[in-house]
This record gives sequence, structure tokens and C-alpha cells, in this order.
Amino acid sequence: MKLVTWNVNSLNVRLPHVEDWLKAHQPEALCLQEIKMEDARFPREAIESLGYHVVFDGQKTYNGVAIIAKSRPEDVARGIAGFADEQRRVIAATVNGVRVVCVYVPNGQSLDSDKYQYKLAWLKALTGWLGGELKLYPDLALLGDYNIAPEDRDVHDPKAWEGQVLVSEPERAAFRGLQALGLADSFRLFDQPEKSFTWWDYRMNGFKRNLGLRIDHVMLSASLVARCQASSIDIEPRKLERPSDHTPAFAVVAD
DNA sequence: ATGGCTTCATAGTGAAGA
Repeated sequence: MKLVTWNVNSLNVRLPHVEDWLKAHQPEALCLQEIKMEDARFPREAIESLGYHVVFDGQKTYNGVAIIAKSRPEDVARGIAGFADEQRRVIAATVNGVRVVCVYVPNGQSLDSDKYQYKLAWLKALTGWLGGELKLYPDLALLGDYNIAPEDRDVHDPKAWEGQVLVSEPERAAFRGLQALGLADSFRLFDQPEKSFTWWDYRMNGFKRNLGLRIDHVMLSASLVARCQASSIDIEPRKLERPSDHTPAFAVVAD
């Protein structure tokens, strides 16, 4: 089964790309971030007409997450238990026996911003919550836009980015905190091309020059690591007209 | 060069993203 994450930067704008990608790749689960719409506006019929189920948690203008799945999502949960948050950034559901947790981690803006403190607090709450979830659901996948490049090799120009938001040491420590729970970065279970990224700035011809970051991840619990057959990034959607600035990242896990 | 591009909410520009 293919488990995928994709920050679509507005599902209104990107729906045709999502539809085409679902038809071509037939994933078991596709986690979306930044759908940027209220629930009433979600294109449920368009997704369901392709033979998929969908659960979502949206809001006007910003954020918003969804899980599109071939199997009916069960035990749907929204948000981080015990962490009050107006921003719609987490939805979880059990899909074909796998606990799929879809997250849109806060960006943080800059190290001196209140949003950076919110990001670190949010990650701490996420990690605490997931510790319990992993005990309840040993087969767990954490997919999303983490807004963290875990290592320098995930950054096109580590020198230029040194100490910036998305690569700062406290953020990377938070990523290692997730690893300490027993979650593994599926991408690094396999040999990968150098300069593999999931996001490129719209400005400065970032994609054409491959000036990117790897900030979208699929992390897997130990039992899913044992079943993981592949993990990769599909850069093709980034080449389309009016693309999202992110592209899909996925893992393939044996049924 | 603190810019560059895209989205949304708005009907001018401004916020936010990464």
C-alpha cells in the first residue's frame, strides 16, 4: 500500500492535480495539507467519484488537512488531544489497519517570531501525544509537512540556511524527538539521490535550479519499517502549470 | 537588493507561507 503526503497549497486551486494524481497512482492513503477551505466547501463528491473516501478538518483561508483513502477511514480524530489550537493542522484515522496521522506543522516564520515559539510548543505537544498513540496503534505512520529539514543533506545550500527557521537546531531536535519515539524517516531507509527535495520556492526559479528543501516526510513505526518496501518523492506535479510549491512524498508498505 | 512568487480576502493592499 502506498502512503502519501502532499501539501497542496489550496485544494481549490490544486484539485485537478490531486484528481489526476489519484487516478495515476492509486494510493491507499493520500494526506493533504494547506487545503485552505472551510469544511462546507470541501470537494467531497469529486474525490468520492474516483472511488475514494475522505475525511478532513478545514478552516477559512489557512491550514486545513485531509486524508483521502481507498478503505473507509475509521476512528477519526482531529487535533492534538490536550492541546487547544484554533488552527486545523492534524487529522488521524485508521486506514486498512494502519493508523495514519496527517500533520501540518507550523512554519514558524523566523526564530524571533512568536510563531516560532508556537511551532516548538506545538511539536512538543505532538510528540507527547504520539507517544501514547503509538502504544494504542503500533502500526502508525506520521505523514505531513513537517516544516523541518532534518539534516544538512536535506537543504540545497546548508551554509545559506544555517540557523534559519526550518533548519534551526531546536527544530531538528524536535524531529529527533519523534525518532526517539520509534518513528523512522522512511526516505532514509533506502539509498536516495543527492539533493532530493520536496519543496522549492516559487521565486527565483527555485525548482528549475533545484534550490529546495526536504521538509515533507513519511515517518513509520517499527512494525511498518519492517514492511516498508520503498520510499520516494514524485517531482512530476511540481512541473505542471500552477503547481503547489510542495510535491508528493510517499512510502510503500507491504499489505 | 530583506526583494523575488503564490494564495486568500478584498476591492487597496496586506498577511502568510517557507
